[in-house]
Amino acid sequence: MKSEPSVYGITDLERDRHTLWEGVRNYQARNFMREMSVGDHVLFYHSNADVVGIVGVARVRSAAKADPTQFDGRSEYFDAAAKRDDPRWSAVEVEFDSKFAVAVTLDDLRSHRALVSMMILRKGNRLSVTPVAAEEFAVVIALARSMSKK
DNA sequence: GCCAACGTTGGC
DNA sequence: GCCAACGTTGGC
Repeated sequence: MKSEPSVYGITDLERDRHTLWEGVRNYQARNFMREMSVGDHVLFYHSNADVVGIVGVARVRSAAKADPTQFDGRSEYFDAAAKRDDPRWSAVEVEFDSKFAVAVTLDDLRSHRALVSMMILRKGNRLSVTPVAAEEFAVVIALARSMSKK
């Protein structure tokens, strides 16, 4: 899951312990959230940042539910077309798991063959929520551990 | 249904 | 700030 650290970064999640991942307004990203299960691991990615890359791990705390901001006229995520009895947008709750001692940067990710098919590395990908294969997740965790030892 | 115009994302 | 690569909108 992507977020800009100036908006909501891994340290914000560490402080809050958990948060509702609201504001996703892309159907594909929404659908990926709807497929998530409680307990699923999440790689937390900083975009538009000084250091772009994966900075820690979170976990899914609740399955997808209606994103309340779609009904909130004062929210920047308000959607006049969303109906209470048929919500258009969903959000999962996410809880903090851990913060990497050293970020696994975009360059790091691109330099590993085992990760070439990661959606986040594909050209033109802009989705803020993308699935990660279990093997890819394991590689990223191993990378983070090996880097923190140097 | 097509597609141009427009807005957004996000790496650099 | 630039710009490629999208997704969305709306006229036709």
